[in-house]
Amino acid sequence: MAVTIKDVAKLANVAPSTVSRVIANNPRISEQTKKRVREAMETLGYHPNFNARSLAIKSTKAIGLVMPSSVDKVFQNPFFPEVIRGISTMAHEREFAIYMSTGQNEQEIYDGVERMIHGGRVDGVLLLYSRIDDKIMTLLQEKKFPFSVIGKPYQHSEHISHVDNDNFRAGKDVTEYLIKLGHKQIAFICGSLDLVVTIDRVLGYKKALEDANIPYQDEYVVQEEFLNDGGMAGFKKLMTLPAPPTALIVKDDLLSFSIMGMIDKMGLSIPEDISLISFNNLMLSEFTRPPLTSVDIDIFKLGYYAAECLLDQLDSPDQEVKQVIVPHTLIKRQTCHRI
Amino acid sequence: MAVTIKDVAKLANVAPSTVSRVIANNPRISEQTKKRVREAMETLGYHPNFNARSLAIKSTKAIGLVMPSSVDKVFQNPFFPEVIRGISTMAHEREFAIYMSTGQNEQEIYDGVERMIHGGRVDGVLLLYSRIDDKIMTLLQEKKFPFSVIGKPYQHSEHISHVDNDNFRAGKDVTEYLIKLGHKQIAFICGSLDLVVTIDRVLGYKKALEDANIPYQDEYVVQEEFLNDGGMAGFKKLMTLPAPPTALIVKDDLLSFSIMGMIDKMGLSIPEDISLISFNNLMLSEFTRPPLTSVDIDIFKLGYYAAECLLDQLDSPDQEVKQVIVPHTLIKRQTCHRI
DNA sequence: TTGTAGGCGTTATCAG
DNA sequence: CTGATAACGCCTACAA
Repeated sequence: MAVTIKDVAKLANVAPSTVSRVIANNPRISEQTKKRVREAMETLGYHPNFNARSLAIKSTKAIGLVMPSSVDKVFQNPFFPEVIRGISTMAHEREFAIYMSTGQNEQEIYDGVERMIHGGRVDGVLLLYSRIDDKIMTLLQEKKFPFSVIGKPYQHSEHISHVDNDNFRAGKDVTEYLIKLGHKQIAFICGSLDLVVTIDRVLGYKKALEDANIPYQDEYVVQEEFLNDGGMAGFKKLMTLPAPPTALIVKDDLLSFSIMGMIDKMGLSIPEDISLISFNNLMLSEFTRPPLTSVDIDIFKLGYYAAECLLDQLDSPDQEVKQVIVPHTLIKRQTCHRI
Repeated sequence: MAVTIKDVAKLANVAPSTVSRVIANNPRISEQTKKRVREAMETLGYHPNFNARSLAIKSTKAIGLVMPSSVDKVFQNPFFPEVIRGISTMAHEREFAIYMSTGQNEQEIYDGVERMIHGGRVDGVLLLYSRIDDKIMTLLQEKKFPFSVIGKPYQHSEHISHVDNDNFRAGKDVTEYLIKLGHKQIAFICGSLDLVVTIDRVLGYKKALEDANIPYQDEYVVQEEFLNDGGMAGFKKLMTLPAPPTALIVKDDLLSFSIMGMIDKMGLSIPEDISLISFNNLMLSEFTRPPLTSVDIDIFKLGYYAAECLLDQLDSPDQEVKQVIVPHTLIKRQTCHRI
């Protein structure tokens, strides 16, 4: 049996409540007894029982992470490890632990979150994505359970704590950059249109085209899934349009890596035949040949500040929700070429 | 206030203990009352409180993950996301949650683990690495706290539950492969010699050389850290030995990616001037140019089975500890060349 | 400044 | 088959 507060109390010749106060560093305890109690804790190797404490004070000092469904795909993308790194750095600073529940599909994840919050496993939740009509976000709002979002909530974003890049701006920036290089046929290989990040970036893309008087063409915007389904087929279709794109904006570097492979196989070369720019600036992106031009969205900070927003919210629940925009930077390497 | 077992009891007109039995699906409760209670739970939206339950039964249905120090480095390496994917798949199958505590250095991590196990946050622990004289492993053994290791424990490995590749064999395999291609000057850029995986692989490397009557040379075995410190300097030193290596065995693909960059910068080309083989077979390894020859160590399974070993141990504590060897496969691509 | 007692939400033991 | 009742380890009034 583990050593409890009572054992310590007995050894130190005080009441359990006194020990409890020493743990909480209650100022109304004399330094003398504090010292005595601490010694007792030391010799006994006492460690407080989190479950008992959580039960009593209704707080766990842990936050829960919610990832988009299917761990499979999630962890293949370096985005998540990096964002978790940011989160866990902040969590550690504030002495919080991290809790993950996983599931293969939406429903399983939803159930996991429900157990997490109702079961009192965590004090708050971090949503690592933002999509349209997300059931989990609705749940959290209904239950008034503290949470923070990485990405911009689709609705009521002003009232929800979140951390995001300015994705409209980022989409506009990359497009303008390509336009400045002389490109007019610019395709956008984007992520799921459920995701707010996709929506924002495409909006920025359209705005940049509009500002430059370049007509927007539907065939130029293709979703990632569309590519995967047909293997190379989807991509080939894009590249054999009557007016094939001379430049590609790609959802993220990871996808770019495989697209670079496809382009290679088609006998085209980057950047002479086609320009390529994408998002995330993964560590590996500077090692590809040619090195990848990419938008650094500072994934680490996204996680770091999101955790901070959540923890601040837990500290002072009535305060206004915080929102943070993490700046992005265009890292020009060698996959974009003047036309 | 959340809805408790008592509220359910009241609504269903039974005693709290009966509700508890329904939750546990105790066979000695009539189907009738079970149904009634379940309806009550439904209408009230009841969810059991994990902390209370954990306190009562002294089990949390959660396992803790221990990663090597410095989250920084850890998460940059796709090994960890992938191993966590395996772990979380199994954890989910058995309805366990995952708990992570983090720290910037050894001591912080040690403290985190101590809180984790004494505080009753987790039922068992998974060590995601194995090194010589690891304090945390010692702690776990002393406290007789259930744990399982990914990698081979340095000592008493027969008595410790663990999952690993046959790393001696893997090191031998790659070396023999290069020897068969005619190489005699084979360098090994390995990880820290504290890590058991490194030790095993180097042993395999030496054995292969010995079997082929190729004298072992100390200068050919260089640790990764040695490279990083001097940037390219360390690598250049290796490549400008009186008898520079014609083939490189590299710790993992990630490191290979940057080494490929260095080789490129030095004006050498792969595999004509130098052959390269490494471990882990990351998803991206087939997209490099040339595609990387690599040993697939099946990281996912490493995690999956390690979690299984741990959970089995929790289910039946007195059983013999399990050990699993995950087979590896040499994936021949285009970075190795006959000399 | 410190001790006493009751409660946090469950489960388990023992009656009935 | 079901109902009291006492733990589990800690916290917090309230009392002293």
